[in-house]
Amino acid sequence: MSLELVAVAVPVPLYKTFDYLVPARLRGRLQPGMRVKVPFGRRQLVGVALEAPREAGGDLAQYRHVEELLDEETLLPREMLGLARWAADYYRHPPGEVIWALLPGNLRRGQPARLPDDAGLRLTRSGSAALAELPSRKKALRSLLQALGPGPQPRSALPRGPALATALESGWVETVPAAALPFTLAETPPELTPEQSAAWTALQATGGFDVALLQGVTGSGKTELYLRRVAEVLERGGQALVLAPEIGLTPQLVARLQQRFGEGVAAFHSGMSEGERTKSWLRARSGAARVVVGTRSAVFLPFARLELIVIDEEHDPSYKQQEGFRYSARDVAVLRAQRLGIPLILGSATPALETLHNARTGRYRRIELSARVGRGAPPQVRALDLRGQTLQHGLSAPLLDKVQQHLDAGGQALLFINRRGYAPMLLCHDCGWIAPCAHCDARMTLHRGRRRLICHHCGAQQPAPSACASCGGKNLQPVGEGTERIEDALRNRFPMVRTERFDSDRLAKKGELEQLLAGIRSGDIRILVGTQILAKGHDFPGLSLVGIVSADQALYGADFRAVERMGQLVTQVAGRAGRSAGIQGDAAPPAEVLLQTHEPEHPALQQLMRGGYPALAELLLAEREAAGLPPYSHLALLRAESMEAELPLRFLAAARELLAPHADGVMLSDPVPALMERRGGFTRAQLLLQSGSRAALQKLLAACVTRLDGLPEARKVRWSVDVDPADLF
DNA sequence: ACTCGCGACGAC
DNA sequence: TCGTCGCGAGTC
Repeated sequence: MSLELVAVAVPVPLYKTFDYLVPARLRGRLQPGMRVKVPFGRRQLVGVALEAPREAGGDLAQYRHVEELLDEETLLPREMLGLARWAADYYRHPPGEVIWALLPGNLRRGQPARLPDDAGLRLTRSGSAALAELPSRKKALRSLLQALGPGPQPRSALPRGPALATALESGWVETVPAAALPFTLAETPPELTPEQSAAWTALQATGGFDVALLQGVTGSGKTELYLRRVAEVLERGGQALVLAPEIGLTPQLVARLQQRFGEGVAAFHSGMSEGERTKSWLRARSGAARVVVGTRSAVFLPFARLELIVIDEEHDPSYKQQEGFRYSARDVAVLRAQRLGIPLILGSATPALETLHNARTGRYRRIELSARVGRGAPPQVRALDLRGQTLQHGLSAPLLDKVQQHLDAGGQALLFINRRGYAPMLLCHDCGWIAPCAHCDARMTLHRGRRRLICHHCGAQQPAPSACASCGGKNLQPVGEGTERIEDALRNRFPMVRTERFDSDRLAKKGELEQLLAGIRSGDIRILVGTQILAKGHDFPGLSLVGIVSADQALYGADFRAVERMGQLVTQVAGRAGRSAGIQGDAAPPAEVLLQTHEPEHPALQQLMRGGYPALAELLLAEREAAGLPPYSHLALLRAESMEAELPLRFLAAARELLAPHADGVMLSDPVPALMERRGGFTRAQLLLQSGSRAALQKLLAACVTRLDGLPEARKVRWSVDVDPADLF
């Protein structure tokens, strides 16, 4: 009898799979997508069979045997194996680690993939017979059986009690899996506005693979369209995936979906315990979860019948993983939808330039929603020229006056500054020393509330000094501003009203955000100071003034996406403001958005103020085209870091030599130090690969990346490839 | 990643 | 001379 070999992905950072002999006892049972226990060197590892076993010939001495089969049925369906293979290829990441990224922790460790699914109950034949003969005094039992007469029901819809136990014992009632339960809407959907109706018609006009960019300002009612699209899918027994950029935004979406669809809505994100995540994973796979709301990693859930993907706030940078396996959940989703032949909805008020470009070239359909449901148009952004102005803790007199005006008129004010802490620098006024981070090329940020200096790049901390470390002088001055400082300044200036800060420091505790949001809605909180946390998800109907403390940093930022991000953030924050005059009745001040800047003539700001984000995007796309940057070219970044200063550049120089002969149609930059060369004790450098053709870039990476491991210079550096990098730091 | 083996140096 | 520390190689 001939022998069989099977290719197994094992969780090691190696760019290949390993072949194992299939022992006779497992013949015919081992399928692709099942987990196996295999010997690996001196260790035992859990791996995943990637292909069906194949006949083996020739010398088999090098192979060892699969030790144990851990699954009785396929854990990762064919579709997932294909997706993993594509991702490993495209992102140049070891296949075993990619497969690992698809599995929750419990399953990686080889635990059984079983989930009791008895969510539903059904009347059996003997149950129907029993019902007819049941004496009428057995009330509870009768009503239970009667309730099940029309068809299977979820347990939760039925009365609990001894009657159920009796019915199950007697075989009158049996359990059915959740996926077998019929779908019903738990609430009546609201009427659509005329504009929503038009968008709805456009959204539906499709079958099979289709990417729709649903571009609508905050409050334009995108979510309702998502819900209706999901409903369609659920009605025909399919499953839907809804991605949100952050953990913080999932509970709202889950609640909204549960309200509409009742049971069968699951969440999946890293804020959940491992057990909960495994449960959602298995429910997606069994079909028990009809809709899953999740963050980035949910794009790899093994749905049984996925028929729709929705990506909310598709422009958000958190969809790109910045560590290890650096995938973009948005791009993976597009590919997955394509392979499955299903529709994908990308929703955003401020789409990424890549997405806008795809819409322009016709790859995506663009569907616009411009009006805000029940609210006025979003206010226009106006510049507040800072030149010549005296600043108090970064705030100009005209801006403070505006805050006063809006408070007087009964409005609320939001001050946006995307920097935590009190001040980004602590300067000695006597000798010029600035408190540095010992591990990074960066300054420590002063957190006055905690009386500490904290490095925002590596997390290093120390107590805030009372004297200069260099000259011993006591004249230490905070320079620049963060949320804490703005909060302080506003509290001092407006002591009679409640001012609250919204950033990750202030909101570390669970439930705190909800409390503060309630305070905003009740009107108790009048001034909000915060970071981008305020830009996402929440609506503040009483908010009439938005002040952007500064956007200038982005204008001179070294990263080519800085201005795009600034435009998105400013637009998103601005969208929080402006109720319609009608809604809350009283004399609410008309909404205003003011942006403090030292360069009001900057073309990017001009565009943003004149035509909003769409106009800015036009300008930026033209700039990108002229500069040959994405989306008009494709990038990959080879990064290297090491504790020893010279090694990263030395490695990249060797890497460049190796790449250069194969670089057909790909431009290789010189190896250069990273923008922040030292970070967390590591010295970092990078090499940029750029090409007009994605295929050419892929071909080069495919030819070379695995061979980089073999370079002697690779020994002592940590290196990685970042395909489609989100930023160049 | 992990684990092993090999050669370098050090108190006994 | 027996230890462990640092590296290079190999993992079906």
